[in-house]
Amino acid sequence: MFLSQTVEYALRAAVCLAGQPEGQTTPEIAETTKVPPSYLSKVLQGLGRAGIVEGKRGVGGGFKLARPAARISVLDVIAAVEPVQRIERCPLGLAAHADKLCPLHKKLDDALAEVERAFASTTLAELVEPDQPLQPLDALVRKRRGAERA
Amino acid sequence: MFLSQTVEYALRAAVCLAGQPEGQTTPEIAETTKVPPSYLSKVLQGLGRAGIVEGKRGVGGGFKLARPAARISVLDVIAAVEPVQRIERCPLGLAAHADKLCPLHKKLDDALAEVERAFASTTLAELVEPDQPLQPLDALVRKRRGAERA
DNA sequence: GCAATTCTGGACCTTGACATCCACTTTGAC
DNA sequence: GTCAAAGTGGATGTCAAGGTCCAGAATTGC
Repeated sequence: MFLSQTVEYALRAAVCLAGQPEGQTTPEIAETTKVPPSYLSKVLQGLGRAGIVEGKRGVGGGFKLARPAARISVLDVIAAVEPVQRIERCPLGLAAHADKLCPLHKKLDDALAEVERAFASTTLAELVEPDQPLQPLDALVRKRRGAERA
Repeated sequence: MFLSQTVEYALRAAVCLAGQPEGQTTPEIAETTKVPPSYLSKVLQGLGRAGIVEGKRGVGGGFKLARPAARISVLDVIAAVEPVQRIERCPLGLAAHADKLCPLHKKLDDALAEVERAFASTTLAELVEPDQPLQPLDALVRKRRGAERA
């Protein structure tokens, strides 16, 4: 019961990126979030197509959020990798339930609606740990190198 | 995102049985709930082992609820076929999160807790449609036959 | 221009959920 | 006792999600 593994990975990566606006490479994010690097690559591609993150190729490239973390909700991230399916029609296809869900499916859909509401009203910015944002140890080093070059 | 197919099947079957205390055979329940008969058989076995339903073999056998529908919650049924996993430890295994979930997993677990609460407080009795309990057309016939024999 | 870096996208493999099938046991009716 | 009805449990099949791998394209530094 609940969120798929892929959604969990996508959320970890998104929060990880929210904690470091400069951006990070896929291996860095993978290290921080403990997500299989090669699979994370796929997940980030999905987030990219959905406009949640932006990838930049080549030396010094990597991923960063496409918008400020405060303007990306948890639901945005979830929907990007696995569209949320509300229950709109009776799964049994009963004629009697054409426009009105039976009590069971009404109840299930209510729960789904509540979760959706909670996730829509939470932004990535709220999920970054102030004292210890999710990032690898060498992130600061990398950041410093970038500053030196500039 | 959400409940597995198996859970959906189990709930349909449970509500179906709640609508007819006399009991029904697997093919009957399958017909009513549009669940593949052979798979429903497995699901019902699971519900049986969990003490939600009782199966009776032989001619005139079938399944019925092991307790009154008002004393079986939606959560009981879900937990019977797929134990609800609350998030207790940080999935990343971070030492810093040993006893306190990070904001992300706290948020996810909160949502899960809310859903769990909603499902725990809803009984099967509340989900039976008064005017049209989920049951096949020949259920009444079957019921009548039983009454005649008695 | 060349080499190193990093994302992109397609092909492929693996695993578990979903589903089917069948031999067996239990039960009730005659 | 025999037969048909009905659940039980194990073996097996199927398919999509999860995961790996690699060739190619873009970018940067020299």
